[in-house]
Amino acid sequence: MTAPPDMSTGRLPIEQPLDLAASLHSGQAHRWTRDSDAGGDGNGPWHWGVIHGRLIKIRPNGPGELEFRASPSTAPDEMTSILESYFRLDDDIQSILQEVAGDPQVATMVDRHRGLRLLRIDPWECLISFICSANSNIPRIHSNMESMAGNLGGPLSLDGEVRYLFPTPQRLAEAGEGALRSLGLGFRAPYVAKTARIVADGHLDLESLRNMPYLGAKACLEDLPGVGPKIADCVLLHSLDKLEAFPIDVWVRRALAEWYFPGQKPPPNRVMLEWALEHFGPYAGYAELYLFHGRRLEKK
DNA sequence: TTCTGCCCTTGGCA
DNA sequence: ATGCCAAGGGCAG
Repeated sequence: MTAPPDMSTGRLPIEQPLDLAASLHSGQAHRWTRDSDAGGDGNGPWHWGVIHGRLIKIRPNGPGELEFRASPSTAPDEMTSILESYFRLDDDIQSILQEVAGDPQVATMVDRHRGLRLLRIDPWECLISFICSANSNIPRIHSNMESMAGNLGGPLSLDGEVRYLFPTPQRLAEAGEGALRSLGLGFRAPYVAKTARIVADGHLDLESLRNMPYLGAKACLEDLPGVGPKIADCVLLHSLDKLEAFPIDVWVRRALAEWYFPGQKPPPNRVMLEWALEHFGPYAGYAELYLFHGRRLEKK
């Protein structure tokens, strides 16, 4: 006889707009997959991910509720609070949307993608995923993340599916540049290995950045190999509650140049960032989420 | 200070 | 199929 599975199930009432598919597959997080079949009951497919050390699958259950299954099991209300944190249901989303919708471009995109939510990702996993994003593309980033997990993280199972924990800083540091190159990281391998060593040795406490001001936390991140202004902003926005962080990648740069600097030579990124913070305000990162991740969703 | 070329490979697309 | 090239930056010079 097999032992009973160690798992939790539950439902989470949602009183805010939350589009699971848009939020989980918009390029913020890099470890979510979704079932190819929609289940046939009108609730949409299950989305599978690993958060807070657990393999979880989640889907809408009607308009105002999420349904989830997770393993290993949690205390009765723990998974609820994990999900509320992950989807940032503690944000005052109405106030934030009202604020950023002061810009007409943003207002249009908020209107079209109201259920798109910023995620609160684990800082370590977030940091490595965005170091891997340099001069890369989303399918490849996903592949890199799954390769690291599958080779260096521990297994988790749920409903017959097996996924893997994202490796700890110690594990990635021990693996080293060579192993990471063999996993397909290319020139990013030494960045990941060195950053892992720094974090594993306790020279940077990522969680402590959550309580620091935006610029100070950004400076700490930029000290890491493979982390410049753009990737620092990604980590700050998507994992460390710095809602004013505004990552400027090539696509954001092109669009901002076209929309807000027509017929001009666009300013260098450092100046463009200052402009964005001034123009979009304290929730600039939320503005970017709707402008650009929403735009990507429309192209697919 | 600002700007250029290079870095590993993989996907995406003629 | 095959070849080309851009790809969600960072870094050194």
